[in-house]
Amino acid sequence: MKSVTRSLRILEAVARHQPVTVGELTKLFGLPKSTVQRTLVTLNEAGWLRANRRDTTRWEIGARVLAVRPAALQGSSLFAAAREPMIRLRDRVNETIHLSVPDALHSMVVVDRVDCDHPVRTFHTIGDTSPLHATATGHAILAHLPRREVDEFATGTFEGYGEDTITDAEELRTELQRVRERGYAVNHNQYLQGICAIAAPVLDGDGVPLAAVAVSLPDSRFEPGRLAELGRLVTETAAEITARHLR
Amino acid sequence: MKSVTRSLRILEAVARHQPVTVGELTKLFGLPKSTVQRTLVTLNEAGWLRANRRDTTRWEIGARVLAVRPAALQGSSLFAAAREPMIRLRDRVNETIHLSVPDALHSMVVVDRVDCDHPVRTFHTIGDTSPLHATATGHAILAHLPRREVDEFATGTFEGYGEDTITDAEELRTELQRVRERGYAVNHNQYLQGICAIAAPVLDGDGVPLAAVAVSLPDSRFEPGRLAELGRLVTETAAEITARHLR
DNA sequence: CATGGCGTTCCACAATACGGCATGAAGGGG
DNA sequence: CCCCTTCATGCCGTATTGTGGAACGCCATG
Repeated sequence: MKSVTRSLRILEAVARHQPVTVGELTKLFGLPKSTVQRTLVTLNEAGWLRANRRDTTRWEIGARVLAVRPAALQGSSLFAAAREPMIRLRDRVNETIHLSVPDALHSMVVVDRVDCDHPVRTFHTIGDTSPLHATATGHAILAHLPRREVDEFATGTFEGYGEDTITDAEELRTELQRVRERGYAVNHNQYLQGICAIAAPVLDGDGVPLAAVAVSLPDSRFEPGRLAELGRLVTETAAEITARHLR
Repeated sequence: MKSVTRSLRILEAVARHQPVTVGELTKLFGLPKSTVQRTLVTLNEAGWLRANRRDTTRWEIGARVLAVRPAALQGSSLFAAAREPMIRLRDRVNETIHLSVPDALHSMVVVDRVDCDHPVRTFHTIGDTSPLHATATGHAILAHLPRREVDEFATGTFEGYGEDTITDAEELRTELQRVRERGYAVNHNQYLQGICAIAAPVLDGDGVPLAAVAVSLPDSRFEPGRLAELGRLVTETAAEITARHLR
């Protein structure tokens, strides 16, 4: 279904570049103007796009999309349960806090964020994705997946993003064992350079990992001496979210 | 573009009923199974859907959609700015707090929510829509729109949802004048029966209304004597969000 | 007044999505 | 144990539907 795939790509492009004009999108995709235009009108009629208030030839995402939420966040549950513990954690450590959920395609997606007030801080937008095998949140999830699923995932080697990335399946498995023992996962420059994160999983009633909370901070502020305390706080926060979510 | 429109409808249906099977969707739409199936596969390939973890014949929304956010919430700005003041407001009044933004088609969409802990409380999910002319948040927005736009909107009569709904355009205009004078809007059973709300607008630098914060409570707990104080608190909260958002 | 860039509309063609049907797998009842 | 239903999924000829080049109208600029 070519037209559907293309429409969704265009929708995503509008989201990234909003408010955006027809012409900008045609340059972006190299498609005929009429094709892009027709797609935009269709998306608008369906209620997913709307014209910008100030410049009606620019398009932006309508609020309608908010009714379409990932299963992991359905109802209020997880999202609402996580918010206040995350804020409290931020107040304790004054670093950026993320909530991420696993998605298909071996990636984690940032679902919520609470900022710290340092002038220099890590930056991920809601919706950003990162690889399961090279992030603290990913490891926190993997560590609590059934053995079978991990084996399915961890075969051969993974993509590397720097010299610290774990690219070997066997190495990943031993790291996951450490994560289980400590209760939290740590990432030193495995994915993005200059960024560290400490993460712990949020589980459902059956022990299935639903999401992970992470403290994320620039390398420059990371002190090994703080690790144990940060780990403990993140783990407690994750446990509190789990408890609230089940209630 | 029939296939695009249909795919979006199916996507919305999946969001409402997830995790859902092909068969359930065919019943819902009265379409041939193969058509629905093909659509689901396409949406999945585009990364918008994924198979449920436990039952792989059930479909649910993938986390990809989170990267597609309404213009009103772009970046972190409004959404992040609103969160903490909303929580503080909830702590003060112990009632449910909503943040809503106007959408095309004369409706307000709930963008965020902070719950109170009363056993009986109002319930709106993120993404829920309600009519501009019959809600406190809608009035808060309309009251700060340029005269020209209000005139365009307020022509003839509006749909009524009960005996308290303002259905006359002229009557709405005088109500909006009162809202401007008081600084906040009040809704007594105008839309949903048994629910009251008090709302104030969040403005951008040019005075354009971007969103509205509301305290929402069941009729049974509403005391006229509290109104002035609730109104003041909501107005202060909206002003604080505005200030944080501009910063 | 000419020009270029823009968003928008039109239309004949052919690529593409449609949907009836067939298949295969899974569960339930006799 | 086998039949029978129910379900998800794959196939394929047909005609519906989306395609994209071209033309239009609008606006700002030289």
